Amino acid sequence: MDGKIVNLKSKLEIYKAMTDGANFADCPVRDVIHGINGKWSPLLVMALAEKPYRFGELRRLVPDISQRMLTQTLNELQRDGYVHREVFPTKPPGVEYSLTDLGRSMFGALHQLIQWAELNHDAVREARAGFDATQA
Amino acid sequence: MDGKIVNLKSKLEIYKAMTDGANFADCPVRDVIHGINGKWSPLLVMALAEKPYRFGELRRLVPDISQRMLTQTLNELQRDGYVHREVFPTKPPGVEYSLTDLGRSMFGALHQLIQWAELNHDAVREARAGFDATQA
DNA sequence: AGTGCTGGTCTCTTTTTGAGACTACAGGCC
DNA sequence: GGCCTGTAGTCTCAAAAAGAGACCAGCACT
Repeated sequence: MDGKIVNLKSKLEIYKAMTDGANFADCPVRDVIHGINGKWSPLLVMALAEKPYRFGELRRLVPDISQRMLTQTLNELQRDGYVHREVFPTKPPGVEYSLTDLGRSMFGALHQLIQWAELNHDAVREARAGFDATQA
Repeated sequence: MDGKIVNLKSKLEIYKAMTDGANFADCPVRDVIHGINGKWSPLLVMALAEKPYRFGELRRLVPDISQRMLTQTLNELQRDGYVHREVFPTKPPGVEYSLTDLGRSMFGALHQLIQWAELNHDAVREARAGFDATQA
């Protein structure tokens, strides 16, 4: 992560690599998007945007996530300030996860991409099929 | 990828896991977003949204990507129909990569997220700092 | 006393990624 | 001719990340 790192900034302006003085954290795209675009993050944010869920509920909602990755992804989302974690000292202690204001704000932007994905799912699948055909 | 797979569909409706009959490809979020949210994909799409670039230009633009991952990511973007690859039979053959209409359309949605990232970079960094402080 | 639920952690294996050498061809330079 | 550059990649091997599943403690129900 040291040495030559490129910065990509707003309005499509692309800055050339700097030989020094620049670092990863100065590039919002890489720094912020990386926290959002994990394999499971969008799915969990989407779920929590609907309503708060507990650990086990999320696990059942997304059956092919491992407990390990669920714990880890939720922890990352909490660290970045998107998710709030609250422990209820009930008999079997329950842990509820919910979106923070920052999380809801982020979801607003993410939602654009989700909607695009729904609308263009078929187009992407066609492109894939065509590509695979020419390669075979 | 077989067995119990959850479907997450539009408008925040969340479908429970189906024990059978459902597969990965039926969930636009997972199918489409996965192709976009790789580590390097957003960066490359962003670059190509500005103007077409050749292989070596992209490599210099994003110095910390390996040739291997650049080749692979461009190939995936091409497969999903976002990027067009054109070979010019010049003396040293050049290969130019550009966004397709589908790619530009997708970038429109992705751009929302990029803008959000820029606007809220500081908030996320603060959240992280606060979280790390409580953990230490 | 056994079973299930709560929210995790720990370890082991498989997959993905990264770093860097290697290919092949063409042109310029000395 | 011999050497270096640049073109766009591929190949191999090591490191990092993800997945699978065992295990834990505490409490409730039967």
